Amino acid sequence: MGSTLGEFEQLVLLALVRLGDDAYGVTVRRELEKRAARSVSLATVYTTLARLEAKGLVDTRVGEPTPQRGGRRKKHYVIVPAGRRALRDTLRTLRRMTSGLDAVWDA
Amino acid sequence: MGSTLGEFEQLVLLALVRLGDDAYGVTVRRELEKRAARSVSLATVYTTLARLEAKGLVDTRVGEPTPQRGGRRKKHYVIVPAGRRALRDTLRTLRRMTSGLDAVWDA
DNA sequence: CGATATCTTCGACATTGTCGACTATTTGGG
DNA sequence: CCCAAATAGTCGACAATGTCGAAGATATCG
Repeated sequence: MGSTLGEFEQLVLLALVRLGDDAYGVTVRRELEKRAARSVSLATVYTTLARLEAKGLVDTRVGEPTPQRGGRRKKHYVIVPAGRRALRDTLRTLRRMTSGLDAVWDA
Repeated sequence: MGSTLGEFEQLVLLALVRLGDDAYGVTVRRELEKRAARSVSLATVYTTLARLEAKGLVDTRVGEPTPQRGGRRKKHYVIVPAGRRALRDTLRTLRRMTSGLDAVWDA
């Protein structure tokens, strides 16, 4: 089974973990721009989110309309166990490969 | 200037750092199988190595024939400053995204 | 030389990464 | 009511990465 996560998929999954409940397209993108200093279009975020869902790593639920000034309903995303596992494995591999190489991220 | 490294590119670059001088196709693959518990074909490793070179992230030098039982010459790879920088940035982003999320890799 | 052991390169195809443009919902005003 | 404005998501495409199996290059030893 192919359980490796792409570079961007990892970041999106991590954003979901950080955001908890309030995770949907716009917030995920914002989190990525702030914390990861990476600017991406919303379309890019949605595409990856859709693929993660197709792979069964995240779940979605369409929210109720909010009292704000109009706008379509939000589609919330949450990481599921399988997703958390995939993320854990990926990060674990990275840690194993970097352990003892402080020279890499110095300066 | 797209400076993001793919998931596998990161692992290969890290393998190069770990291997130092003795880094070439076969050893890189071995390092990946051992430390990263990831099995890949040699062709896969070479393809990525070639692309990293094309992007100017690694340098190569063809070695002299070794006294072993025959075989073609090895092509050694070494990460260059630009590569180290790209790797550092990528890992830094990951760290920023994971900081404070110990729950992710527990259990 | 020729068989055999080592390595690297080719040609292809599947996954991911990235968008710009377009569609769907909602709500406040006129 | 109906529509402009505000939000949020979906489509269709194309570039970059991930992955091989098969083929091509060199060496060394009898």
